Amino acid sequence: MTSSSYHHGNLREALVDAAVAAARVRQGDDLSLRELARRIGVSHNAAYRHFGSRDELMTEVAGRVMSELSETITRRCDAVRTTDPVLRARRRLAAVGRAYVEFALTEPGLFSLAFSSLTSVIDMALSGPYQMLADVLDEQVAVGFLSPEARVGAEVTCWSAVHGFSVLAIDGASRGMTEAERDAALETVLATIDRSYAASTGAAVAAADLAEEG
Amino acid sequence: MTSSSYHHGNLREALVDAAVAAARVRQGDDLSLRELARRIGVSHNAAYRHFGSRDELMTEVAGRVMSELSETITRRCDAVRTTDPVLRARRRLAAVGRAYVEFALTEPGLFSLAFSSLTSVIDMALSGPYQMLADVLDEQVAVGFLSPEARVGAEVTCWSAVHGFSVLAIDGASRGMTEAERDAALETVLATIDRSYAASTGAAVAAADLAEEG
DNA sequence: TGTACATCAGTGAACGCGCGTTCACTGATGTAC
DNA sequence: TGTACATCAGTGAACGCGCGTTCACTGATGTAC
Repeated sequence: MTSSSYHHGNLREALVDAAVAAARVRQGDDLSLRELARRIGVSHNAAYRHFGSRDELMTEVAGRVMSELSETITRRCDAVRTTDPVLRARRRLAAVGRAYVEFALTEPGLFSLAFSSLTSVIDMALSGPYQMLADVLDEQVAVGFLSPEARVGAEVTCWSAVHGFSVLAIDGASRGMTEAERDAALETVLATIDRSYAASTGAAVAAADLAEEG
Repeated sequence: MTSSSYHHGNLREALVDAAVAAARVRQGDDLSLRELARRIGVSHNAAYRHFGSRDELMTEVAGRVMSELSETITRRCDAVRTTDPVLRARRRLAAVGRAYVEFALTEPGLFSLAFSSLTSVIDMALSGPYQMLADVLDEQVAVGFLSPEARVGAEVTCWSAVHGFSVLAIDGASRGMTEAERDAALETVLATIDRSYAASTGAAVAAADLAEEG
């Protein structure tokens, strides 16, 4: 926090922050180094003291967003208080899905940005949200809800479902839906998976089981 | 088909064709009017005799691609020859999913392009592939495999699953997977949905039921 | 404690790029008579 | 059948844009002595 106006002091952070802020507001249009510099009030080439190229900055931004997504999921997953182990495992999976979609829909700009960087997507596939999902699926097997056979490839199935749902909702394919309809559609997605996993072991399920906390 | 070199004769079509061809080859980079004109060997502003703007051309291109996707799905769906009505309805749904993903993965450039135009996405949501999907789901209800309750919102669920699978596969999140692994993952997605729908009415299913033709 | 100086983090100007779009034009086509 | 002329579909030059990146620079910082 220097008082000088010549040395910004924290430009690297400021650039990433500005990029996140800009992406939060307007989705799609890609951010330019020059625009970020303008927002911060610094010359348009100052960024090169901190990043080798525009891509390098964007990768860092994407990583930051992924962390945010990861936190959202963890928080929502941990918020499930159900004590019955089976019900708990089922609700935690639903919570992961809801958190993913919630993040995508409340922050479409950030969500798109995170998935526009290949590196970031791969990072995610190897850690963070993806690991969270895997853990919850393991839990479902451990409590005897999901069969070991059906567990194979379940990460991809679940991730595909919520990711596809998010992308379609953001891109407008689900246009004409009210928020309530969209929520209902998401619950259908989650219930479809839950019912399938229950069937993998023959577990009995009731329609209202997945409700936020019942 | 005039012999003149001054009048192209079919520039509108040629532009759309060139755009499709270019998108087929290289995904992501967006096509410019100037590049398309160069490919055709026409001056860079000639396009304005046929399209009001670049966007207008791109919308037409996206529409063309959607038709192609639609045809692929119809073909694969009609190729299901099973006579048993329940098995047939189940396999037709799986065929729709496979066709969708197959198109996305063999033509990632076209697939991305089609979904980059909002208009095109909405068009699709109202007709073509989406209608196909709805018909097959109705068929599943008609033969007593899918329950009317579970039918509600099923389009969105199925579409989310295959769309998400495609996007993740293209963007590289499923990197490190061989083609065989990817195919297996897709079959897991399809089997998960099938098992869920079976459970909605209590229908019995066997693991190999969805195989291409068994 | 005070000063010389290396280093770090900014600046402003410039380069070259490709783009979408507009303009006044011109060559070819085809229709009216 | 031949010719005048409107119309259509191309052309080439130009405009203005914002971009990423590089360059030689300069102001501020902090360390060695």
